[in-house]
Amino acid sequence: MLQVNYIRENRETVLERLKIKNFDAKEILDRVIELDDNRKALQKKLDDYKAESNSLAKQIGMLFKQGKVDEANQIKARTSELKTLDKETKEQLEQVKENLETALFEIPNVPHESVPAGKSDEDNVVVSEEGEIPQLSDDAVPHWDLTNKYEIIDFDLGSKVTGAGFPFYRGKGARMQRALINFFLDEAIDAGYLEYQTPLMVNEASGYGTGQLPDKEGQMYHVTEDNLYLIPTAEIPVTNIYRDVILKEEDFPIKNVAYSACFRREAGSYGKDVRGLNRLHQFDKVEIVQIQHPDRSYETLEEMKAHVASLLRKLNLPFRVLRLCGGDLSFTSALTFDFEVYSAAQKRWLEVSSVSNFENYQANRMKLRFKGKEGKPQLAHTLNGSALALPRILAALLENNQCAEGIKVPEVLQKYTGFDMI
RNA sequence: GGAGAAAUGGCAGAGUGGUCGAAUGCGGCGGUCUUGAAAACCGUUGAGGUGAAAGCCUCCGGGGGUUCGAAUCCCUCUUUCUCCGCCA
Repeated sequence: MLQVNYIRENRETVLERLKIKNFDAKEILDRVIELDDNRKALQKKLDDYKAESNSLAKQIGMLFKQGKVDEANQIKARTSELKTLDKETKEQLEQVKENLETALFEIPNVPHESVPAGKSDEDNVVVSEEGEIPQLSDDAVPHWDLTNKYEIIDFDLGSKVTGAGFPFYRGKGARMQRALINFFLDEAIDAGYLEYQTPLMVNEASGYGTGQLPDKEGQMYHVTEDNLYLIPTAEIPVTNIYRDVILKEEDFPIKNVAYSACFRREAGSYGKDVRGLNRLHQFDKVEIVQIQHPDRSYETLEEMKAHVASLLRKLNLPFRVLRLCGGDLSFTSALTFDFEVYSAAQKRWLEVSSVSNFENYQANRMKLRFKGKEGKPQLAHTLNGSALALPRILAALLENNQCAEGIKVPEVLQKYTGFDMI
């Protein structure tokens, strides 16, 4: 969330920039400032009551020691009065703080100045495109036919055992999954990332920490019995490692990578978007996360983009990079680049990675700070990106590499698969 | 799942219901000494709110209570450890 003082000092800028996200913040910003004024006043009142109580309590202690019981008892009358006032004020203060926090949770992150205006994904700006779009023969088929033909993914079996969007991978299909995961992890480790294996469920505090809660409540599987959420991305556990942590400046940059299964309810999705591997309820992803000094987070964003691009190049997939417009930018992000690969049989671009800088928006929620040699702790910047999400990569690999003899496995994966052809 | 013990500052570890944001040691930082370093010695060293500042206020796992006053007493939750049971 945004910091109240930042909102106070930059009200106009925040207002203007949030328009890029198509968010009319006028009313809520005013409400936040008013609630914060209220908070300060109540806090002051409460502190004064407490100061008086504290000093009276000391006096009473002294008087008892001196045996002046009557005098002590006289003062007690005032302290019991203060106690009531204290309690009332405290309750009011807590209510105001809660309202303030709720209001702050409703304000999305301020987009970076380079974010273009726009309403939907159609307004995203293509910033680069590379790789050759394969010319497939006329009998080329989409991946869901290929997976059937070669019996490497069973969608129907998934529906039977669990439900739509939970496929079974089998034989060379399962092997491909493992190969991709290991390839992505090894590449990240080579690039200096530290590998983590994390819990696949997180508690409510973690959900709030990275901002999935309360914004995306309905998109996560919720284990109500224990009030845990299945992670929609490893970003949540990996970033929340640093919740309530004060880092040292020399700890930067922190570079973590994690493979995890990801779970998404995808309520409201339909049609060709969900066909085959295009959208699943459970999928695999290797996620990179960096925690960085505020002065260097945009350099880091570039570095992460370069890492993702290098993976796609090595897999020999044609891809393009988009700068997300305000309307498509996520709630918590300041700047996001999407990577899309071309899926030649479906003849469409598929999103395979999203690389974002959250600046201090997540850090403020998580109280993720760092301390230099001098001065107060300040908020760090958090970034993350998929490197990469598996299903659509697999879809593109299958479609683009199909030929009469089968499906060619990219060279970089062969040492992981142990075969060069499906 | 059952029984017991514990939770204090970066770490270790004291703490009597009042003067405890908290002894002491280690670590960190600054200094003296030294050509430099080590050792020794001296000083300093948590976070947050408010305020121009001085100051005031909050925080000893979380929440609640008793009391004029709680790190200290009571309740509750969470976590950790030990023992028993069950189990991949």
